[in-house]
Amino acid sequence: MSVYDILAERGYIEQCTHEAELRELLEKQSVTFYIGFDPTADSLHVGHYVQVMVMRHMQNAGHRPIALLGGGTGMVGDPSGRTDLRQMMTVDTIDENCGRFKNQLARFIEFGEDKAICVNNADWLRELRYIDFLREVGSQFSVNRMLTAECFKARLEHGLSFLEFNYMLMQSYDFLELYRRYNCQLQLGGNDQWSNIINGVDLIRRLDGGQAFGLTFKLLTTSAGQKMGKTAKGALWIDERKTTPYDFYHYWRNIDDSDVENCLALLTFLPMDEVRRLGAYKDAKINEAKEVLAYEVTKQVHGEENAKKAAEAEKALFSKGGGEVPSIEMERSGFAEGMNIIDAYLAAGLITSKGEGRRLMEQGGVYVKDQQIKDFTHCLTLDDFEEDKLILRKGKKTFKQIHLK
RNA sequence: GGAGGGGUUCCCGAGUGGCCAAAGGGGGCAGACUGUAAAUCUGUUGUCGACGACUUCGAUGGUUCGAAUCCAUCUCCCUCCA
Repeated sequence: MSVYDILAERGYIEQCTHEAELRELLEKQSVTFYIGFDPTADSLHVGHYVQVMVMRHMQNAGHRPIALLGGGTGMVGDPSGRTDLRQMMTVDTIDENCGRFKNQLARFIEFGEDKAICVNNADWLRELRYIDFLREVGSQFSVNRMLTAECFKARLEHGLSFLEFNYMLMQSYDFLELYRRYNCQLQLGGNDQWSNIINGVDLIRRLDGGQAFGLTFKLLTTSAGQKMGKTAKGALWIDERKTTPYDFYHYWRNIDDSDVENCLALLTFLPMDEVRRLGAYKDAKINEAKEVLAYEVTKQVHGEENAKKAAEAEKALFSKGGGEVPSIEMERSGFAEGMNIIDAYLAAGLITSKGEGRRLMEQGGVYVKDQQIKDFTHCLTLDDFEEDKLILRKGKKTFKQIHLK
């Protein structure tokens, strides 16, 4: 079974420039391909992770990945699919983010020698000379055609700066550069990258007469079409300092029924017949599939150790008892005289204001040791702690353990 | 450079002197129902020493008993003209 078929079967593929030719090429030889990551934040998130999964599938099949860090394109900002102007980032931030991306990618992709390459387009984009670039690359683009591109639609209504309008040229040029340097013949990306990709393919053909391919993948969305991986605190990050392994696990454990099969296919390496078997579960049984999903994805991202811990903590909580819950250290002295319960919730970070605490309590969402508390003046004392630990609960699913020091 | 329109709470968006801590929707949180799901329904959604007080409607000053609303200056954004 070729990689193309694997990717297709697992449901990654959305659009392809030349399906038959690409399929043949991938079967015949090792192909160098690239995926670009713009350093828009200080950590990758699950959206990027789908791309990483594809890279791994490709690498397993003997192809050579190039991870392209957007140290240059990040200075311009991709307007695709956005309705507002991206905030401009400083060069320092961009370089810092690139460094972090690189470290994270190295956890999933084996770099080195002929296996995989990591490059930064700052190396060539920042050096570009304006006139030269306009003459070589700019002349190949038709503004008329660019304006009709889907990716600018949203922006034409609200305004699009010339800076961002150029993004497409930058990315197309990247592809050309990689084609020339590494004989990179294929660019992969999320489906929102389609127009950026096909323009790169075109550019290679026009300037070098070369044959290049583009392939895009489904964006990770819920069955309702919403972007996935959004939590109240923002994106679902790969960096465990931004999203703890527990929260990460929790997200997948609580996912919508109808998204289970899709996520298993895209985010794990489980064989497809297994994926389909799990995805077919109905009613309460589908919870088993969600456990598998949460465990597998967490294992890939945070390691087996963390995945086990998260799974145990989750189980322990819902079947009563302790387990490993997000915890916080607090001074023993604070409780010596008793601490007001709302103050304690605030200190533990479960609420952001006392007003919120009051509402929470009025609506019956405050529990200490499984006892619902309805008294604003209730105090927690050292007697409430067992072995210096006490679990505060907010609603049904949010917990925080106080650890005395 | 000229003319016009606009910046309201987490987001979108009403409000054009007191009835405004500010409609409505989205999102969030909690409750009911469930399967730790979805959908649905209910409540809630500025802060605090809480039947009260304090701080919010781009910024700073001003008019007024009283300003998100009126005036001045500044600032940012958008549209059209050149």
